[in-house]
Amino acid sequence: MTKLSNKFYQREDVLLVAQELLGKVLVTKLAGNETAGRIVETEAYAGMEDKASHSYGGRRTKRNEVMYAEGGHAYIYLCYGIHHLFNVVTNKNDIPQAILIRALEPMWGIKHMMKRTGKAKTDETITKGPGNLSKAMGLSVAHSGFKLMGKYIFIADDGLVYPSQQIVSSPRIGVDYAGKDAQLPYRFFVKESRYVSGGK
DNA sequence: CGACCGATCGTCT
DNA sequence: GACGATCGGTCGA
Repeated sequence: MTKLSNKFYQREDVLLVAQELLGKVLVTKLAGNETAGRIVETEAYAGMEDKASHSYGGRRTKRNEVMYAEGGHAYIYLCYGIHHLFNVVTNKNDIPQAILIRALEPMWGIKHMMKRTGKAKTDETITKGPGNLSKAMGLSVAHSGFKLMGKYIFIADDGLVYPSQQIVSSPRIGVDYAGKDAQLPYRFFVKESRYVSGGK
């Protein structure tokens, strides 16, 4: 397993990076507990031009400030007052693009995931959906701005590559307010994974 | 199964 | 004062 480098995240094509993140392994080592899961669903948010993105029109606040940093940082924010959503910042400095990680297949540390989520059984809901996976991985807004190649949070490549016919795209979930941009096929997922959220 | 709804709070108007 | 890049429960068919 090799950690993805800055180069991986800082490329200019956020759609390409979102597709290539499928199959990679997200690892957290937080409060001494190590957990990992394989990424099976992502959504690209294409920056200032993208009405669904927090950085649409160059909007820049304390909350989304890290989107403007160089690729390779975590952007985590609170949604609906309850859920912490984990994003990967991409592209160069001052180009505010990010990729929302929407689903994982658990790989190890499942005991810790169950403890964090309070779930009694290990069905797929433990890491299905962006709010659920953040909880299982121990991620919260306290970790927004963390580097993705540090020792606490990173993404690694273990060599697995999904065949291209296994990778599908669709419009993004829950962005109806974005008008025409809500139709863009910026969501990518692994067709047959039972951990994928939302519709096919 | 699908539709609906409440929880809960930081951010922006 | 309104509204989410959500989730899980409930209700009815």
